[in-house]
Amino acid sequence: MKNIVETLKTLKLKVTPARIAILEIFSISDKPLSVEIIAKRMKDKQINQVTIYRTIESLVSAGIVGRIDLRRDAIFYELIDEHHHHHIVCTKCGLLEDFETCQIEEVSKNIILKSKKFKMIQDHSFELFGICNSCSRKNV
Amino acid sequence: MKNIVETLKTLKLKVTPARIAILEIFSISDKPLSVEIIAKRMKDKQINQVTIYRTIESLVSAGIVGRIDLRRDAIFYELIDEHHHHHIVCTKCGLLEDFETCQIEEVSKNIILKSKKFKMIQDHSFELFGICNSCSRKNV
DNA sequence: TTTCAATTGCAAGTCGATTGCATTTGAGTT
DNA sequence: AACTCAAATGCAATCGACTTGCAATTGAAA
Ligand SMILES: [Mn+2]
Ligand SMILES: [Mn+2]
Ligand SMILES: [Zn+2]
Ligand SMILES: [Zn+2]
Repeated sequence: MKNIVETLKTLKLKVTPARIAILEIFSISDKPLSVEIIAKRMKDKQINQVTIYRTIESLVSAGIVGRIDLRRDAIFYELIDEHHHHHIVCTKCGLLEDFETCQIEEVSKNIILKSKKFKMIQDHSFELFGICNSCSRKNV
Repeated sequence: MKNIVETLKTLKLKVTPARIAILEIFSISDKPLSVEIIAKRMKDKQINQVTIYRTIESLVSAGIVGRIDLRRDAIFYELIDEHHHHHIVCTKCGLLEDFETCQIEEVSKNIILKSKKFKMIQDHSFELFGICNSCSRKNV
């Protein structure tokens, strides 16, 4: 994410303290974040939790933030990366790793060809779940 | 699903009215169901909603029911089919279509080879989201 | 039929997320 | 630089999917 203010202007979103703060937190992190985590990372800023929810919603609608179900206790969000990717999640401890090969182009092309009900796919979820090496060692 | 009672016995799960009723509803349906939908389909049975939650949990743990996030208002569940498959969901109306090509074998093999944190993948989510033909026609 | 862990129903609780409303503010207009 | 107003914000209340505690019931093994 180059310049946050410029990005917001390009998207025709008002440049507000909440949007700047949240986009800053996202751009520093290389991992998906929950609302709870974002709230904790607001140092001095002090932004209402409802505002965080609403701000994230606006960023998701604008198409620069993605929503991910990692099968944990809350929804996670991350900046939509130039490198399209997904995640492997440890179902014990939540450890994350990215992966980039999802072959969505071929798969969705194929599916659209066969489908009678859909002509267009906008989005997809694809996450892998397993036990990480560290957790595997723990319960032998 | 062949015989429900036999299935439960094989899984060493007690044969209870709730399990039978819920497995019956699942086996009749070709679509994922939410707890709310399942509750509505209980004709005369009258089973407490908490019991439905707990029963589904036991079936998920037993490995015969799968949990799916279709980005709707609740979690959906379906019998784990002999034909591994996923879904395309209309983000407007919720219309569903199945697809079977997900190439999980190749993809996960590749990922495990590269990964330093994971040696094993247990499960995956993969759902496609779009607008169905019917909804596309509606808002031109 | 005796036994007991598993299951169930009911009520209450949890908690992430949403909503209503009055106030403030970003940013375009004069 | 002041004016204007839709959008954004904070606070409190609320929603609603889901969970939990507990006493009563029941499936199934002995
Ligand atoms: Mn990521
Ligand atoms: Mn299905
Ligand atoms: Zn992908
Ligand atoms: Zn698959």
